[in-house]
Amino acid sequence: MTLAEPELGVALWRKVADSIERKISDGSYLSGEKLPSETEIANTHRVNRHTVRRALAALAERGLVRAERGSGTYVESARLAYPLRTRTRFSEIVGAGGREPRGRLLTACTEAASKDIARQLKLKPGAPLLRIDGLRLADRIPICLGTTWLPAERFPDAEEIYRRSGSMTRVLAHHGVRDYRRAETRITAAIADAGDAAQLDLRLGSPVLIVEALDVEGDGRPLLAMRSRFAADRVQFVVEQD
Amino acid sequence: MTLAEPELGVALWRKVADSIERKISDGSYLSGEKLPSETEIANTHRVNRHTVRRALAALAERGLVRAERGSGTYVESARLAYPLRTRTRFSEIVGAGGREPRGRLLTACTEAASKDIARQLKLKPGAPLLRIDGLRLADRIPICLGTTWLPAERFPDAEEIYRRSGSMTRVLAHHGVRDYRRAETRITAAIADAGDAAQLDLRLGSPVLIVEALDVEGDGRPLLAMRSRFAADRVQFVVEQD
DNA sequence: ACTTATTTGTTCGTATGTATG
DNA sequence: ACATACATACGAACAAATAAG
Repeated sequence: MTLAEPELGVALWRKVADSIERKISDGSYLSGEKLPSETEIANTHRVNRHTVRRALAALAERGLVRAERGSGTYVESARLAYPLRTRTRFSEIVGAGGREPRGRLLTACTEAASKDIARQLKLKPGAPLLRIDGLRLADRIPICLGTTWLPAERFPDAEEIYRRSGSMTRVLAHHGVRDYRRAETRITAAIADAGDAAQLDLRLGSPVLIVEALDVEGDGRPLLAMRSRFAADRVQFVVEQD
Repeated sequence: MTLAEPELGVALWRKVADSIERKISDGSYLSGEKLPSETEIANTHRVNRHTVRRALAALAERGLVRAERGSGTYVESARLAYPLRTRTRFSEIVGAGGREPRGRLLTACTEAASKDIARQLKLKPGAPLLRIDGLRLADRIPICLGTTWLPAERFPDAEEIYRRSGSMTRVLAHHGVRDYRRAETRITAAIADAGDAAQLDLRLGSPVLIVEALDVEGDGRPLLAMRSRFAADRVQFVVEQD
């Protein structure tokens, strides 16, 4: 028997790394938790300790785990802490974590308001809306896929300005909105469909966090509605209550 | 060719129902959204409209959709709206939705504080903790699986009282805690593991919302830490910002 | 304060399969 | 065909930090 079997082209340490990563991303190993020792992992996977170390090194490189000599290897919260406050900007949150925020406009078009969105924005169903689909990234890693709906009549230049600046804040400012805030955020989760998986660079079957949010003006009038899908293993929403 | 093929024992309408249910639970059809018309569904699934009606009836029976004559069939928000406030009690939230809250104690034992929990509760690692695992249900439908950790020295009678009353509020009150509130809630999502799936009555691969929460006393001293896993297709967290 | 066991970090050595020229 | 370089994998030993008693 050869000690190093070809194994269909996939390196052994990569399999071990994938196995550990899966357990982290599906919550079997929670953030901060201590992993089994290198020898234990080696035994359960029936590989040499070196192979485990190679796998752990790869995960540590990506910031998923952190080794402490004499103590153990711990799961790092690779998840971006995403505070939900009344005034949260994606770019600020990502920037605060020392990462580089990016956004990519996918599509922008006008469409008629669905019953649901119309109710949220206090418009009549069928009212013209500007719909903007975008992808947001941190350090080139896709974080969320979002759709924003704006009343087309109130924000006639929205598409143009958003296309140029990539900033929703600037779109609103241009139309005279100085002060706006998050009124409500609703969160649930689902499984990534093929489209999500492709754009968020996820495996099929990965969990996504689904966020429905409504931003309003200072006086409470609805401004825009959002529906976003976050790669669940890359973010953790933080609700600070006070 | 026979129009009604046997299809390996699974009724055709059940397949259609499953397909629709999957789209609801994975977020392809969002809550409140209008489904395609019965004839459309019939065409895409290549079945008779009667078969679609049978499928929709089964889903309506379970409260997942609601048909409106002359308008369409809409996705019912089967998801329990779960507000995240400083003072939220599971029983109140469920009761407010006109459903009957229940709780089942799974295990209660003492264990040493992990590094992570110790840091949260501002204790030394290894400090004795009372650990309570419980299942919470609404109308006999499992909603979440939670673990609570309490400092054992501060709450010596906790196990006894929780076992009798099933109420965490009562445990705290007995030890002289009048005022406590939620300090922080962290939310992410993952895939249900075998244990989750069994206890929450989920299919394997279903998404779960993972909540880490910390409750503190009026003066900010940590009281208890919680880790819960919610069936994602049964709840939607609501963060009201003001 | 001390000992002991555990765990990660490091450095040897050996061997095999793959890609390159 | 052959030599070389490289990535992969296993084995053994020891150093250094930590945890537990």
